[in-house]
Parts: sequence; C-alpha cells; structure tokens
Amino acid sequence: MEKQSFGKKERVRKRKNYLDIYQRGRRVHSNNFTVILSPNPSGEKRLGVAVGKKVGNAVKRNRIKRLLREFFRLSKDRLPDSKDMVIIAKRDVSSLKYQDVCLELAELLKK
RNA sequence: AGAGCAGAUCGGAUGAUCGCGGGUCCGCCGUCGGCGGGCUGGAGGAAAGUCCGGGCUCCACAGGGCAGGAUGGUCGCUAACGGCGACUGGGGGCGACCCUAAGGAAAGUGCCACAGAAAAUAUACCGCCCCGAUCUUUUUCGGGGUAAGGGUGAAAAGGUGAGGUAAGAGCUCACCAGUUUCCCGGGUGACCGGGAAAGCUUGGUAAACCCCAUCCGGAGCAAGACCAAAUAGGGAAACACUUGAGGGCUGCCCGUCCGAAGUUUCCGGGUAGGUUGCUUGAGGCAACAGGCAACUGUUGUCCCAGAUGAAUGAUCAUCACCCCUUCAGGGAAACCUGGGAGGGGAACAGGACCCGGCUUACAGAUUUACUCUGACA
RNA sequence: CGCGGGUUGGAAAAGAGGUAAUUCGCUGGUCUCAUAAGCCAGAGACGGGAGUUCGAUUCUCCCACCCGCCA
Repeated sequence: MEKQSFGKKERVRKRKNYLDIYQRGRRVHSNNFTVILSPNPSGEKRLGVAVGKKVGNAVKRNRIKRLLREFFRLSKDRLPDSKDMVIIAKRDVSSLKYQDVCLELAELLKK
C-alpha cells in the first residue's frame, strides 16, 4: 500500500522556492483555485499552499490550507514525481466540503 | 406565573481509520544528524483588537531645564495601570439596579453663529419716570434716571411677597435657593449633619488654550545573544590626550560620552541559513485564615502548546441539544403527552516572548441572589 | 508580530465648532442645420455607533474598512 503521510520534505518551505516556482511554473485556473506546476531537480514531489488575507480570517485560512494538504496527501500516488505544486485559493471557500475540493482539483489537474 | 435586574460557570461528548507538529525512551545507520517503533501530552473565553500597565532585552544605568504625553471625587488593592473593589457627590429608573473624563470658570486669554437692546465692564431698542426747550394741547427734540415689564434665544444678570420711590432697583425687610469664610459634631478621607457671618448673587464652555496635582528615558523577541557558506576589504583592543570634524544619549538646550587622522598588538566582522531567547510562571487547583470587597497569607498538590510557508484536520458511527415535517394517544378545540420515521442546524473565533486588565464579537445551555406585577395561603 | 497614517457627491480635493467650497463628470435648458466648446440652471456627500456641547464633518472614546513601514 502506498504511504499516505505528509512530512516536512514534501513541503515547499522557503520564500525563495515560492518565487522560483511562480516564475517558472505553468498555471492552471479554476473557479476557486489556481495551481502552479514546476519541475524540480530533487526527485521529490512537493506542495505549497498560499492563501491570501482576502480569503478570510485566520480560522478560514487555516481550514483551507488543511483541506488542500489533505487532498495532496491522499492523492499523492496519482501525481507525477519531481514536480513542485503551489495551490492558491482565490476566494472564500471555507464553506466547501472536502469532497467538493477534491472534485474541483482533480478536474483541474487533468488539464 | 409573567416581566426585569446583577453576577457566576460552560462553550458538545465518546469511539474507529488515515494524517500533522512537540517531549521522552529504545533500536538501527552514523560526523552534525537521519530513519523506525513505544509512551505521553497538543489553542481561547475572548487566543482577537493592540487601547493601557508590567516583566524581560538592548541602547552609555538615562543628571537638570524647557517642550511633549497621560491621568483627574476619596480611601484602598496591586509588580503596575487609564484596571479593580468599597464609599461620596450628581443624573436616571416604581424598584432590584444602572450611568458618571466627577480638580479649577471669584488666576488669565479666547469663543458663544442666527435672533435679540444687550451674550458679560450691561454705552438702554421699545417702555416707565424727571428736567429743559418747542407748542394752544396731543406732539417733537435734547439731557438724565431706571434692568420692574416686552419679545429673541440653548442660555438674559437670584425667586416670591411687602415696604420704598418721580419711576425703579437686594435700595431695605421676611421666607426660600445658591456662593464664600468661620465654628461645632461624625468620618482615615471624599463628604455629611447643624449653626453663624459676609457681600447681597458671581452666565456657559477647560473632550478651547490654560492653571493645579500626580506619573512618564527610548525602542521593542523582526528585542537581544551565539555559530556561520557567499561577497566586500578592513575590523577590534591598548596607549598617548593636541586639534577636536562627526556621531550618540528623547524633540531642543545645558551637561556628558564615544571618537576620524598617530603608535603598538591581535584577527576578526558579517549576509543567506541555523541555534538560542522559548516557556516554571506576579503559574493553576484545593483547603484554612484575614478583609464588607478587590485582594493577601499559609499549607498541600500539579506541570498544562512551543510552531516558524507556521502543527489540532478529514471521513464515518453513536449519544445528548435545538428546529421543521409526519405518526400514535387524550381532548369539542386551543393544546398536552409520547418519541416511531425523515430532514436540517450547532456561534464568535486559532497561540507566535510572557503576564495583569480594558474593549469588541458570540449559537446556545446551566445556575445563584434580588426587584416589580398578578394569584393563592 | 509590532509600529504609524487615513476615510468628505460618480472621481479628485479644500474646510478644523454654527452656512460644506472648487474642478472634472451627470441631468435639463440656451446657442447651432447638427455636434463640440461657451452660457444659464439643477441633482447628488461628511465610513458607522456612543459621549462632551445650546449645536459636531471638526473635539473625545469604541468599531469597520483602506494604505504604508520594520525580514
């Protein structure tokens, strides 16, 4: 069985990395999210999450981040290796359920 | 029973699967460290706003004056406060109770639009009265007295009555209201109660300047300390004490300190990044004691988040809570009781150095004391 | 996280206790064969809630929103 953990190695953790990904990555948009994909040399697949202040207060922002990480964790095996991915939440999506998030992102990643 | 008022407590619970970050122990690889496993604990009453106060850290341990800021009934509590408690004055409510930036306007300055005669030194508009002139008289003009009457305004120069007067006026008197001073009694005090005298009365505004009293050094954990790739060439210490540029100490001044350029010695400084500060503390809980209370003391007991692109989530089940629909029983009905079935809801909100407060947001639940109205006894 | 500044018609922007200017835009009229320009007239605002005051856009306090600085 594929492991479903989500450790520190699998996160994008520095501002520099984010800037690199923003510059080099390919962007895909949907209603609520923007996904940026960029190759990275390390061999790992990594996730970064960006939720701006416009989206809501701290509770809402935290909830969105958790939902996005949950999605990444559970559908890791279907994602390509050696890719950095940053998901940006565009608006207040804290009322969405986890399943709604899954559907929308899965759609988005097919493109 | 209804309406209300002041507090206090809580802020869903349990389980399963997957997952996150901390501490600790064990094992393996092993230079830091990494990997795996076990155990343990992991957001709030406001964690929020950042409105105050303090601890802590650095700035040269910070002295004086001016400027600036804050507070403003009294007494207390406290590490401290702009907080809290008790009490006093004022205002509101039938009441429980609530609100109160509540020192000084008889230090000075300013302002008080429009209206009004006048907005503070009453320069008198109408009116009333006296005198003089004019004239047959009413009239008209001039000089003066008068704040009792008028209308205006948010606010009009103590109120009522009597005397008094040419007309009037605290001009005088009685009562009442208020101010200041003094005395007596009570209280730690704000102040309260009683009495006497004075001048006879003084507009409002200090969240206008200001005066008085008290307090305040500046920055802030992105403080500060340590390790240290890259890059750039200097940096630090000691001595000497002449000129002292320039800089720092709070905005300015005084005052004071460092100090370029000299000689000698030494090798360090520092960005990315990392470590530390970082959680045992004015700490929580319980009992007893002191105090009206805020709070304090003693004893016992407990260890309860330390992340850093930032950890608490997702899915499911059960049980409680609320709402809606439907069903059964009782009833004439309103409705009451039961809980079978289905559906929905569950607030405000997330630590970022730590505490004490304040303020603001908040579905609902539990509970205590008290007040008013109605009924019964 | 900490520290500062601001909010006035649709847009910009003065006013600092009593009447809210001004410019552009908008609407109607006039002029023109018609449009523009010009001229005349008009509508449309003090971020919300308390307090001080006779009276707050202005002063004080509390919220909301926006902007900036410190890596």
